[in-house]
Amino acid sequence: MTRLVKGQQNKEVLIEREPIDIESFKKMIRQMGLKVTKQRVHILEAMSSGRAHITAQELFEKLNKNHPEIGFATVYRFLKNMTEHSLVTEVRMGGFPARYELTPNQHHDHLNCTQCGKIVEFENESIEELQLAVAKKFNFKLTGHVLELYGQCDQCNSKGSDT
Amino acid sequence: MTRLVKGQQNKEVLIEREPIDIESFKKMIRQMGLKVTKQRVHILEAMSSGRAHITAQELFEKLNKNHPEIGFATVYRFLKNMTEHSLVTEVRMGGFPARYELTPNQHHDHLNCTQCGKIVEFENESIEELQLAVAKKFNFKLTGHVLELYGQCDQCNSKGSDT
DNA sequence: TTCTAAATGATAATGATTTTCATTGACATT
DNA sequence: AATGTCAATGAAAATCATTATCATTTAGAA
Ligand SMILES: [Mn+2]
Ligand SMILES: [Mn+2]
Ligand SMILES: [Zn+2]
Ligand SMILES: [Zn+2]
Repeated sequence: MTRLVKGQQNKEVLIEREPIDIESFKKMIRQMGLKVTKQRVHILEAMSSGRAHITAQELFEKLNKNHPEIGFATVYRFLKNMTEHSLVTEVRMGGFPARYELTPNQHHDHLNCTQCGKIVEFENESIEELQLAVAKKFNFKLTGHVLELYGQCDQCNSKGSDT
Repeated sequence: MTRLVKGQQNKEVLIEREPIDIESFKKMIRQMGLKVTKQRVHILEAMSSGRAHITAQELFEKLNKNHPEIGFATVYRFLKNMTEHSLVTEVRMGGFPARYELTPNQHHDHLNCTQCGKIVEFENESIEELQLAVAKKFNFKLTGHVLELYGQCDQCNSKGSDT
């Protein structure tokens, strides 16, 4: 069933990203060995503007306004394609629906406010190195990691507690 | 619906845990402000032997052998209770079903083999400190974190690649 | 032992994501 | 530009993990 929900408008603190034009989008799609369809281009356009970390559902709703002909199966399918090709990064916070972002050049991890949903991207080379050291210690070949920090942002802290 | 699946029997490298007796289990349940029922004690018994990181489904199947009267709603419910009281820790690996473990005294994170499912528990004080530093830098009050490392264990590496 | 709220288990419901399948469309080739 | 073919699409159903409902049972206080 298709459910339309008002998504909350949360702030993000992002690392720098370079803007991408439509031609680049088409190039990306071809690089994946897929056909260039208007829905795929629209999905990439939608992902490159607005909230960087978006759920499949939110993305579908956003697209739905200007392109009601795009089905959410297509959104899910293409997100999966792009994730497999590392053009999109899937971010999972606890048991919540996955959020997706166009993979930026610079690797980063996330700091999340559990109160208001604010997402801060950060990069810490020392942590990355220590992770490698841990893997090495246990004779693992490290292929990936998930580092998510949870807490309260300063706004939420100052605004008192609860609810 | 109740589905019975053969769970794979994967190895784990665990930090030390002290054994817990039935009386302690009952104490734990009372501490949560809950009634001591045989199903709850059985669930705790099942969790304290065998694979430390177990899914709700696996736990249900394990219990089902000797205690077919326990419903899986009870398993889920009690796992949730215990998670809320921090007696159990929920571990989420990617989009897979959550795994649960009796919370040990020592905090730790996980190193997972994506090939065979081996789980290694580790603890790295430096990483913990750096996480605090990151949170501080962005004026967050850190309340929790998820750190999961993914890779191939040495056995899987030596056994060649693929499938 | 009695009483009552909490706990249980069978089952239905939910929410996210995936699959199915009939139809459409991209694009390589005439 | 017209054709053919296989990938892509969208609507809908299916799946999977998890949670809620509700009639019945039971722990444990009185
Ligand atoms: Mn990000
Ligand atoms: Mn563990
Ligand atoms: Zn906040
Ligand atoms: Zn392995």
